[in-house]
Amino acid sequence: MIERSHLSILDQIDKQGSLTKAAEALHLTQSALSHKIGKLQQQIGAALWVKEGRQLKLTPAGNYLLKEAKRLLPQLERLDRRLLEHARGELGRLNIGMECHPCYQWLLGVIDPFMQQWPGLEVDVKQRFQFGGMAALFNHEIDMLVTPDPVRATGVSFEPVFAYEQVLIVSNQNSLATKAFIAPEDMRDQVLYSYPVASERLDIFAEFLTPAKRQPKSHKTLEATEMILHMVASNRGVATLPKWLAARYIQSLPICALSLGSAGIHKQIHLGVRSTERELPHLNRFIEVAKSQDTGSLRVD
Amino acid sequence: MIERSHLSILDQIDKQGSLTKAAEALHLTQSALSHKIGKLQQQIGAALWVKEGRQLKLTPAGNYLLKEAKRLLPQLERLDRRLLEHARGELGRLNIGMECHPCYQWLLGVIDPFMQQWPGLEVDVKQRFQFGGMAALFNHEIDMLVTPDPVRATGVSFEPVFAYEQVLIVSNQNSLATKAFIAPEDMRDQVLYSYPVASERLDIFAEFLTPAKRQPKSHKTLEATEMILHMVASNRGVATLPKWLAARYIQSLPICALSLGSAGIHKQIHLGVRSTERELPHLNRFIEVAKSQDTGSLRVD
DNA sequence: ACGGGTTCATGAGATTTATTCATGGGTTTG
DNA sequence: CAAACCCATGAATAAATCTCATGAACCCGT
Repeated sequence: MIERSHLSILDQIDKQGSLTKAAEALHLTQSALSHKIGKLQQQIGAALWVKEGRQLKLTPAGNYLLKEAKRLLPQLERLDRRLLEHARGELGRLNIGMECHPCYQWLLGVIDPFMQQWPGLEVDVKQRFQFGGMAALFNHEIDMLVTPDPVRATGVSFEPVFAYEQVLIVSNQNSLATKAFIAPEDMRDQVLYSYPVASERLDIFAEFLTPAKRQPKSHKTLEATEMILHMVASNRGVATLPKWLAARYIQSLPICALSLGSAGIHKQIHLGVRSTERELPHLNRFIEVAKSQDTGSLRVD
Repeated sequence: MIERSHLSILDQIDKQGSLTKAAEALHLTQSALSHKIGKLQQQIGAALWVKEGRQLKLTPAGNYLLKEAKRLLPQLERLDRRLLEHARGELGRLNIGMECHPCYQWLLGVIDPFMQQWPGLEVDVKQRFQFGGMAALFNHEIDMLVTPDPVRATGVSFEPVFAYEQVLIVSNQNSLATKAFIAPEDMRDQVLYSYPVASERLDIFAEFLTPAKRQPKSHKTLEATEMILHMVASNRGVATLPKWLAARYIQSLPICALSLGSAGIHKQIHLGVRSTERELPHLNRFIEVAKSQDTGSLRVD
């Protein structure tokens, strides 16, 4: 029976690099830890480490156990934290995950009214996932995934809540600024700025350039929306944004928004939850609020 | 720090219905368990149970912990088993999951040559998943998912390995038997037999009937392929099968296969693995073997 | 309403388990 | 080759966990 403490031992010996340092990190003497790992290996019936010089080196079995430890320990640590919240009398927590940058701006407008309607519920938003948003949903790392690219898989259910058009923003000085809409070949001479994600996950590639077998002159990435806008405004490149978000900046910056293709790229933000929890009142409510925001102040197109 | 033993306690008290019986199941005295839960609750700083009459009833915090226990314990139990396999010197294990019934017949033809090429590797096939195949993949319950409906999500990568046509099989007596292909409205008078899965997950609905807003006269489900074939052969209904699988039975049964629509429904079996493991040699090899089988003896169309 | 049967809680003592201390042997480094 | 570092081991000690004995609360049938 592998216990959590065993997983911690594997993890710490890996992190600290030696049994002695791991013992320290675990608030034990070197001797105590040595006894423990001796017993553990005896119990398992296999060596987890072999001595290589004066260090310990993992065996294949040990390697497997370490990998599982690194997967399971974060889940147990999260469990501790949530339990502490229960002890403190907090009513609950809604962990929201996002895989798309522009979703963030939209989400802010939804969270505020929701939190007012459901006081006492902690809301947290996470943006980085080691194994992707879907894995985070299945691992209970998050309770809801915000994404424009839902997947149809058993165990999760997605619901569209907000439709928007993804547009290209260009400087007013840019030669494209006067066009009615953008054609794929128009991108040939343009520098494209985007958030740092794989290009196959960017709609302008997946739905516009790649099918037409075109590419921009170059593709550069920046973390901050403000920086991207600055680059576009100074005509150093172009970028894509949701139309409603672009509208906020068009008033104050010398930029304009253009549809990609005559029809435009139309997307929908979806909210995904585990199917078993689809009917939970607070999740249900969140989805309702999100949908109602669709026709609210954010709709600027 | 929640330990595995704590999770087991939650789980057993739930399963056995009382502390006394749970103690027995855990090879402890009632007293020992009572002390343990007392200490656990003190440590957490919150009650997990309240006494209701002479039974224990879970508090919200307890309920949360139980839910997590039921999710995490199976993963830890699997860990124990795998470790035991390592101790026994087994070289490894490949756990394959399937969400589609007809995949099974195809998979059998792939596993045999693979096992010969990779002796010492245990191969196991699972077909039922509480939270779906994707969840099983993310939870490491399986290492590979066989499905005709891949999903594009970060953290997993799918690869097409086998293309087939999904056809309708009908009795030679059936009035449809002489048609060149089936139209959606032809199904109006037919009883459709299928495996027991939600109809939206059946291709004949998702890709053929539902888009045309048609329905069969009725839809009945059976577990066994043989039973379904028997029903079709005796002209009590119709069913869908992969064309290559239907071909095996057409010789011996009074049935024939017809395309659904003039173009037919074309599917591909995909193999999905966790992206981090895509390059593992045995997974890679399995995918290669699966692809090579595509043009092998199974291809009967 | 009362007693037998059941369930859980508690304190003290017994037992088991975990930890430390002291030490020794092996390995790397300069 | 000595100093520094790392891990293993056995005996002693400290700490934890468990059991026993007992009591209180509760349910149910008569």
